[in-house]
Amino acid sequence: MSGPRSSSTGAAGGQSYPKLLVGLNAVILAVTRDQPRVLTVGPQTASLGDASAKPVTTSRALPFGPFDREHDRTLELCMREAVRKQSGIELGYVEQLYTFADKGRDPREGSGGSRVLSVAYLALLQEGQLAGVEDATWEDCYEFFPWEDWRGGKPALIDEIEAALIEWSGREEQTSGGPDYRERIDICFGLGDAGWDAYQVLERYELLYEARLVAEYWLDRGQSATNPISARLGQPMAFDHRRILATGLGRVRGKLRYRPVAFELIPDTFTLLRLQHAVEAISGLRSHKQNFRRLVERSGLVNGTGTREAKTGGRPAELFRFRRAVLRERRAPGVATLRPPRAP
Amino acid sequence: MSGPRSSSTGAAGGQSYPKLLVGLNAVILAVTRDQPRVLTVGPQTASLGDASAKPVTTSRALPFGPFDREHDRTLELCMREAVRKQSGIELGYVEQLYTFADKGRDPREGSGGSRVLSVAYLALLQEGQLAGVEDATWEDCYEFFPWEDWRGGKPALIDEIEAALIEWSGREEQTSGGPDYRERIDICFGLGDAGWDAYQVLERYELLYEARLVAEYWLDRGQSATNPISARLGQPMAFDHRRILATGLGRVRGKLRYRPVAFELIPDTFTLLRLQHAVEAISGLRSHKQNFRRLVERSGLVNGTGTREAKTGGRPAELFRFRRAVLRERRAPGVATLRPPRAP
DNA sequence: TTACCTTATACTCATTATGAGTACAAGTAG
DNA sequence: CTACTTGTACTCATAATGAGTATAAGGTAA
Repeated sequence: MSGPRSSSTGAAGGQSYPKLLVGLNAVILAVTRDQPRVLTVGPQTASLGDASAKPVTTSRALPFGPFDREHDRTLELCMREAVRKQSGIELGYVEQLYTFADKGRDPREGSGGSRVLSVAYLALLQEGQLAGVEDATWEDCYEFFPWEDWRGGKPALIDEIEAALIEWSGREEQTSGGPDYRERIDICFGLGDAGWDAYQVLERYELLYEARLVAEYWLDRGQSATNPISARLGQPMAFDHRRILATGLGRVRGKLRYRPVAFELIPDTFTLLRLQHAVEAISGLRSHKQNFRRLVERSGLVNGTGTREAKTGGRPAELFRFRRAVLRERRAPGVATLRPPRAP
Repeated sequence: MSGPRSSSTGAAGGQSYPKLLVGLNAVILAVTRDQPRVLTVGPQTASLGDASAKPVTTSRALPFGPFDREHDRTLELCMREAVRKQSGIELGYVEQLYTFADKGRDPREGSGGSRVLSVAYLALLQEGQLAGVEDATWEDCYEFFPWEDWRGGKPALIDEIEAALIEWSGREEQTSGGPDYRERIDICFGLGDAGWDAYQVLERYELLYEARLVAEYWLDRGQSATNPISARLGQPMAFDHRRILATGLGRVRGKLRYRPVAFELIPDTFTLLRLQHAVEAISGLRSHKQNFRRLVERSGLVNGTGTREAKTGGRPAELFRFRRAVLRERRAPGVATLRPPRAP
């Protein structure tokens, strides 16, 4: 390779290259009624006017838009604008998530030989800011990842997944003398002594994909899933959007540990229980109420407002406010020391 | 940075859009002789704007290459290939870092109206794997960020930076009634009670850029720095590469805390002191030797090999090996509980 | 050889953080 | 009133952390 400025001009010799489309995706998360939600659009390829058309895929997609390199100064601004147009939502907290460009990740590539590169963003929305949604709907995140919700204890589904994965890895090792899938399975799904690591959402999804268990594996190949468990592994999404969502969910979960992102999900004043529920919804784990309170109060993350909220059903709870000054005082405070429930 | 051939026409009709160049950057880090190193190429010899005008910049650049959407299946493979060609290095540990596409980030955009989008990757290299470098050289990371090395205690430079930033924020607030820069300064440079957070490398660089203190601010505008402190704020790099490097350094520092990435930087067998030095080099912080040992041993991250290394200058140290099985047993183990030295 | 340097490794000790409870306070519904 | 709800304050055992002291095992120089 030569120096960045020492090369000649663009399209060498006027050759025709496959097109490169640059797009943006947004994983927009919120918590409503103590459930984690993701904003989706779709269903994709719906034939609105043409009632006679054959049934189309009903899978939902993440909001997306083309990157308009003419007008947009930054990717993030372009994404904000696209979301505003598509759903009427004005985003607050936003961070870049990942850039996806694997060949074959987008079925639309196939025909024209074009290539799709998508820059995905993660956005968090406070409950109460969810008005104005137009073409979009809020879906429960765990509709797409039923195995990720451990708030009610270890999901029974995990055992089935474990069995299916082990069966698959056995077959793989026989045919191809493959690598040690077993270790990866254990790590991903917390089967060893490691325990469940809420953070590894993407790793788990990818393993399920590789093992041909999630529907997308078959959809990407124009076939339909054969394994009976596939039907219970959550709703598929359009394209590789479930992978992107997994990336986003994993990212927030990780960030909860060391940054005060939980406050991006709740209103400005809140009870501690509401904060706790938001954390639990995203992380998919329960926490000890008294200890959670101790952690949050001791960390200086919140300030009591004298007022209290009456409609709790029991004793009224004090309303708190996020104390921004904490950023100046402590390094990297998070609101989560979360473990899955111990096996009894 | 981006490749010369990566032009692309608009997505929809045959309209002509400004060109979009997609390129790849690699932040390749290693530790040699207890110093953190980054692989650079260059110097970049190019004329800003018009060919006949200004002489050259001598700043170094990160390895880069165009994204060849014809042949490369994934961005990561393309980047590995580019690095192999440019420097002869075969990369091991790699992760995607960030995608940069702000308008004006690349001076080459100016003339033709083209746009440069760069996907940056982070790679870690084990000492001993550094052979074969051809057109590239290893530079000390702290040449670019002198304020980031706290291993010898708080750098004197920090006080100067603080003064310069506060002066700047004062001027800003007068002219534009600006926001509370003071809080941001405190948080970034650990001036309040917060203390130094090694992780925030990018935030600090960006603040220095905004405050017009680092050379790139002026270079990007075809001027030269006026503030006398600018000369002491480290070597500038080509384009926005120092920003990318800051992103990479911050990322590794963060990851040290919760993933065993330190082992990607040292040979397969190592003494605990070597491991400690690698961690310290990257984090820019010192740690307590006995406690470091306790942490590493107790965490089960390593296995002793019976052998020992003699050339320590004192008592021979045992050689250890990374124990991969730990991933199955403990969640998210890191090798760093690092704090800056306390003020006395 | 010894004295003394170096680095490695083991152990102590006070403090703080964490997980898991118990106890009690302050509302609502009947 | 009682029963039931949710909020808040403490307790207590255990683990993790920061900061040392002590000792081990090699070298080198007098």
